[in-house]
Amino acid sequence: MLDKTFSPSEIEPRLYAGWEASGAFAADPTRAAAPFTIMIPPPNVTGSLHMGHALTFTLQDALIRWRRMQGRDALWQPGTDHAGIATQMVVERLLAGEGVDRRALGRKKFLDRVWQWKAESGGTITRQLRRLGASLDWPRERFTMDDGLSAAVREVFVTLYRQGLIYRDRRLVNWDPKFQSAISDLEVESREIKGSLWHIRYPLADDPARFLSVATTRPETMLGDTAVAVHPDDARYRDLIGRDVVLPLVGRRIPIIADTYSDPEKGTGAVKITPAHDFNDFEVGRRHDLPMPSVIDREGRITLAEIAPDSDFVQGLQGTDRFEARRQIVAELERLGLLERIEPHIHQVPHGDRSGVPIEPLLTVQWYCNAGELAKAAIASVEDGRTKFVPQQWENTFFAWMRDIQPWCISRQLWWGHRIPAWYGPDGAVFVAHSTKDAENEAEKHYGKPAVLTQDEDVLDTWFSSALWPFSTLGWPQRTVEVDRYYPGDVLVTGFDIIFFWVARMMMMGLHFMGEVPFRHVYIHGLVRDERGQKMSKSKGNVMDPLELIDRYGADALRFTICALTGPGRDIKLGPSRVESHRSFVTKLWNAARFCEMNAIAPDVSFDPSQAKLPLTRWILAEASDAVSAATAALEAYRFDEYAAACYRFAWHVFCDWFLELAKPALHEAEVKQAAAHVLGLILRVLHPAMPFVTEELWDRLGYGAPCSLIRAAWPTPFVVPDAAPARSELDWVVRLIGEVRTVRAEMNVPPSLRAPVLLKDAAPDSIARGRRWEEAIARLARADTFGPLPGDVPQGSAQAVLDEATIVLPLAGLIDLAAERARLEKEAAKAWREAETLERKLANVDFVARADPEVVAETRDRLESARAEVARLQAALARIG
RNA sequence: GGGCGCGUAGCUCAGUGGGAGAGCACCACCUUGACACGGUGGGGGUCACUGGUUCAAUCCCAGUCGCGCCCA
Repeated sequence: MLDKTFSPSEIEPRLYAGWEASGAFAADPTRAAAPFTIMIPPPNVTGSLHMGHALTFTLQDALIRWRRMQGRDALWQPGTDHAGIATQMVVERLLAGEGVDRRALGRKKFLDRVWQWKAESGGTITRQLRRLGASLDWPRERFTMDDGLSAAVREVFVTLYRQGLIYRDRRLVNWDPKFQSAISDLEVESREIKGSLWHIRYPLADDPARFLSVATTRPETMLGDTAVAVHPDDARYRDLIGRDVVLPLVGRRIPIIADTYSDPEKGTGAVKITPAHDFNDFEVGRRHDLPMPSVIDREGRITLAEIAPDSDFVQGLQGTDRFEARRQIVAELERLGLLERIEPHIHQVPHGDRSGVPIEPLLTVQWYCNAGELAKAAIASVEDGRTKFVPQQWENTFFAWMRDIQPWCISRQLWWGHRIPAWYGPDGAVFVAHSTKDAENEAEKHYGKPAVLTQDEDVLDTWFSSALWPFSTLGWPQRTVEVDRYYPGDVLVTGFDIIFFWVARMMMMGLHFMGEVPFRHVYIHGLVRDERGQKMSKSKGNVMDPLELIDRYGADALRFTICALTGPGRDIKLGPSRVESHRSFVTKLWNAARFCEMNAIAPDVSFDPSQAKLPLTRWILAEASDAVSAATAALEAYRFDEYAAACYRFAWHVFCDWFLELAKPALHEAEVKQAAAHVLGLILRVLHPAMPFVTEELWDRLGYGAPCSLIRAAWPTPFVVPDAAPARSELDWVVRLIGEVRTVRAEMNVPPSLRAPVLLKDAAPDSIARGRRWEEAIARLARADTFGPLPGDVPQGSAQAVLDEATIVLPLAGLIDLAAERARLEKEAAKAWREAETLERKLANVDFVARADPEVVAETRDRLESARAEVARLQAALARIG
């Protein structure tokens, strides 16, 4: 016997363990079934489960459970990525707590510590995913730093290098002075900063009395200025182009050049050019072949090595932090009378998204990947539909970014990550190879004798290895059965903020190395926000913990809520109250099953829906078949909201509200019990992807299958029910009759405890016969003591309502307020009248009749006819009241 | 500045070229033998605004306003 209340925390761990132990999550490449593959975008190994994970993994789990039930050989590949910067930060912080610096420890020992940390703490998120019910194939769990995945990284690096698609280059990178590493453009976010625009006078070399004013937000970079640019069409400065100014403080002569980069509207229209510390200036410098001295070092301090100034002031800046240098330079300019003015200025300053410090563009030598070349195939694959975005509009974002993709800087000045497989000879010659040994062999061939090589100190961007995930996890570069079978994957599920990261990179690498797209669909969901639509953040204090929600409401409630709220292309607003309200549905399902159990409704495999005889069972079976169609269609279209709504509507408002209520007196009939059990079984199966725990528990407890077997049960398909149409028509009539009576009684404030006859006036014999068949239900659900045709005239003091051709009469003399009843009927009549009037006007329009679809015109005529009939019956009812 | 999206009941959101919907919240009644995390009924919306196309616009088109996000 089921408990009176459902306790998620008691069943969830047991069921999850049961599924996992029985191998229910495992893909099986030996099966004949068609595979269905979902590659997760691997979460960060340092991460813990947040609401965004709860969203994306719930949707993925729903898809994978659904397809698994459809008989597909489902592979849901788990794992994490090594998150170079984040992980290194975590371990460095641990070390700092012990008073140890990573550099003092040395690379080897530091990496040992990272692995130790990973062994102890790196499994947090994978443990938490189990709480959510995620049915990942755990024995296949991979980590981007595993031997196999590392081999894939080396293979890809070496191959791309030999193809000329990976190369070294000296250009500007986003340098994070805190991490002292290059970072990706995508790891840079611009923050609005209240700063100043300093207007500085640069004296002309050949006319020191004359100044050219430049406006800058970063005066400290002036040490590295190599030109001042003005717009070629700017009349103010035309005569200055080609002449020189003397760089204040430094004393270097630099040219005034004409370049359209300079905006006459901004600042003074003259802009200082520091090619080594600004991306735009770098481009200008390239166009004009300017020198590019660096004046800021890797730690964000002034360095004078490349400019050799003779000024004492400038020499005193050596080693000064960039912001302190700014202060000193401004003060010195002011002292020299070269500071024309200071204007308050709000501007966008790039910051490292993890370090939080302003990024310093630096000229360094890094490894680059020719993303522009690799992007071509990825763009083409979306253009020709081999990969489809859902919703489709995200294609635009993808295209916009991919068509303008910049060379991808793949080296990072970190220790934790895949060490770049490049070795340098004594003369700096580069040998890129799979191993030290291979590199040494190549070097020997190159030099004609063995040479001492040193490996590149840097590691690869984490995304470089994540990009290979869809095939490296399957064993590539070895040709495993998994590679053949599970690539390409079916769908990648992720948020729009990830399109540039995983989606783009997985597509580039997948197409290049596998010759096929890594996934056929990219389903893009929104972000989880709080109940008021605010982005969740620690500083706002509105962060919700999915595990806490699971503790309070159960994993099923959280998962169903997520499904119900996940519409296409929308962020989802989630909060405890939303989960709480959806929990009611879990409870409802539990109670409905409990009711079935109490009435000995048990699954009967011999039951064949196509042999159903009774209208009630034919009707509920036909409705159930429709619900199965709707749920399946919704999942096929990634409409998780419609899927949830279809299940909810059918289970609650059809099965519980009407079928079980109508079935109560008929529960002694075998067919009714069989149909009830059959339909409950359909509900459990259809809901399993959204609420796996409660459905599995009920499935097992009610005897639908062995323990933990629902996860493997077959997904239902729509089926044909004999004579469904008349059954629907009959039950529809009964439902409307009961509804009408309930409405009238409630509006007339008739106490439910008081029973009254339900009589039909002017009813067709068929209607009376129908009512007779449902007399018990009408009595119970419409609080009637008798049902039948109205004998004679309508008694004084009756309430009335119209049902098709008939008028329902409730003799309630003395119990109802006649004035209220008159008002109610008048309101009804007025409504019907307005409806009839609208339709009449429409039909009076010759253009409408002539040009509209004939079906629409016919339908309008029908509607007018029934509206008029209703008006007539309501008026007759009013007349009877007098 | 460029791009994308959104604006429908108090809230969250579906929706469609031809009758304005759901869930929650609200109000009233009901301790009916699965369920008060329940049952029954009800009120509530010039579908942001302005034009246009159309026999017909909440839906299509253009513009305006407001909000959000991405890119520069």
